[in-house]
Amino acid sequence: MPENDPTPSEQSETAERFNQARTAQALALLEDYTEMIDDLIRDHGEARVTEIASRMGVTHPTATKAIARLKREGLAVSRPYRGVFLTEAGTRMAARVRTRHRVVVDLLLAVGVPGEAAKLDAEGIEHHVSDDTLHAFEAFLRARGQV
Amino acid sequence: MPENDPTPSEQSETAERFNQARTAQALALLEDYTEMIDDLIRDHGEARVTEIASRMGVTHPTATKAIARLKREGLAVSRPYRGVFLTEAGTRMAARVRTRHRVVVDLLLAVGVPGEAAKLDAEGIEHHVSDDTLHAFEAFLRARGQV
DNA sequence: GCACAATTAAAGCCATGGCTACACTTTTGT
DNA sequence: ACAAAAGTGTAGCCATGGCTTTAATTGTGC
Repeated sequence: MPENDPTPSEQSETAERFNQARTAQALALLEDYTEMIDDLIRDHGEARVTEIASRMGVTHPTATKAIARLKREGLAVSRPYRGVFLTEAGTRMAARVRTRHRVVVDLLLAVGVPGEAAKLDAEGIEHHVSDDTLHAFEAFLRARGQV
Repeated sequence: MPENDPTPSEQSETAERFNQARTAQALALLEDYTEMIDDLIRDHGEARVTEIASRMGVTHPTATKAIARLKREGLAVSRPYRGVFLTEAGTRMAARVRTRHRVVVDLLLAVGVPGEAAKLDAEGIEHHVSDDTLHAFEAFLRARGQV
């Protein structure tokens, strides 16, 4: 990742949009794993590599690599042959992701998306929902809920 | 991409969701480029590598690589130092993507997302909108439009 | 308490999608 | 007409995120 000004500020609006989408995508993996680890700790008191891999639909080495990245980013800690745990930052990310996921699914349902499709599509959509959009979704749901 | 049964069918529902999101992501690049090329041909009568790169916010070798992939997939054709053109399949993909993009932006606006955020987020969201979800969005917009 | 099963780690391969650097066309301006 | 500028192509680097294979550790059953 080059540190040198990748957004020369006189970049086309279109290019900016694509760049933002790419940035969001780079974060998606971290978000998914932190949420998954948080889920597992809630359910089983611990998060083991094998279980993480199985739920993410990848092989263990792939999960191990992802966890290494989480550790590098200060989101998780782990000791060899022991479980994985989230740091404070990781926990905060998990909470944020969990909320956003729920709101996205609820919004899809509210506008008439069938339950199955809502669950499937939310997994990809959520990573591209900005704070502004999230707040709009929440406002929409509140308004709807009160009708 | 291994051809061998990556979906053993007794895979957890969660894993399936993530796998689907990953598949959608792999298609996103092709979709973005075909739409961009289609746009450029409409606007300028041709799509040149430099212009594609500039609008996508990448360097021209990156665009060249993407175009090579489009050609491999039978979506585009090009001759050295000449423009890029879409095949029949590419044109069809572009049309589908364009429609979906518009519907996603309209839906975001309809539920109260600010214009700027709608444009930005739609770029990432659209690739994860399945046909079922798209149809639901269209139905919602039709119902709204008639109020 | 020890052998075997299950889990985890490590190493190394592949494709993708970014990038820079450099070479070669094509276009343009005088 | 030709030199300079713009555009395009090619090669090769890097990180990511998949994978398989092999090795090491942990935990269990007898």
